Amino acid sequence: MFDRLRAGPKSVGELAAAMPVSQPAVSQHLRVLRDAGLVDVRQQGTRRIYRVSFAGLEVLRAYIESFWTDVLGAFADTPNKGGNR
Amino acid sequence: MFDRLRAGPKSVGELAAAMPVSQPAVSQHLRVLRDAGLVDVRQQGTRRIYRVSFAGLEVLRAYIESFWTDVLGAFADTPNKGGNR
DNA sequence: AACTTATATAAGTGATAACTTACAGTAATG
DNA sequence: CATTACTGTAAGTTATCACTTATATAAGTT
Repeated sequence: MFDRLRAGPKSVGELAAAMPVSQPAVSQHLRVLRDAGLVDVRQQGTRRIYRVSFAGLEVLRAYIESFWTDVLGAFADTPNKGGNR
Repeated sequence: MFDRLRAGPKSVGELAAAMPVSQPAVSQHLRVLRDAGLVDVRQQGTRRIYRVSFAGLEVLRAYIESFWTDVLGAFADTPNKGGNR
């Protein structure tokens, strides 16, 4: 769902049409994403246009990035002896 | 759970001790992470040491990064007129 | 103002997740 | 080889998710 918005803003109807679920299901999903700060809404006539939240995605990106940095550090301490898992 | 491993490898017991759930719950959770390719295991005596999978995290990182790039492009097309949400 | 279009919310339901206790397996240790 | 330490698996239960249909809300249209 979130992934459908990466190409650009879309209305609820557009999203629902491209998915195998009902419109309310899409609205509910979007509400979760909105509460999580991952999408923004803009009203255009009777439609509501959703798009990825710049700020929200940045938070996610920063988290992964810092995680990555920490793990790199941890790997430096405990060298990989190969063939795990 | 995943976040507990960012500082470095930990045994199941260590993880369970630091969490408000039982040891089996931790094992089950780790199994999901392992199936997702996000953690690696190494056996050390009777203990099993888990750590973040370098490759798995890289996949996640790359996904977020490409997402970020696409969204930047989408924003370039549809300029922010301020005060949304 | 009635009607249409687009979306959100309410209420209910089946599937699934996430946990629990009990137990099995495996490596170290005396 | 019996015992201990540590972890994974099995089975069952409860809470939560993701969806459905029905309905409310709000904006545009005639």
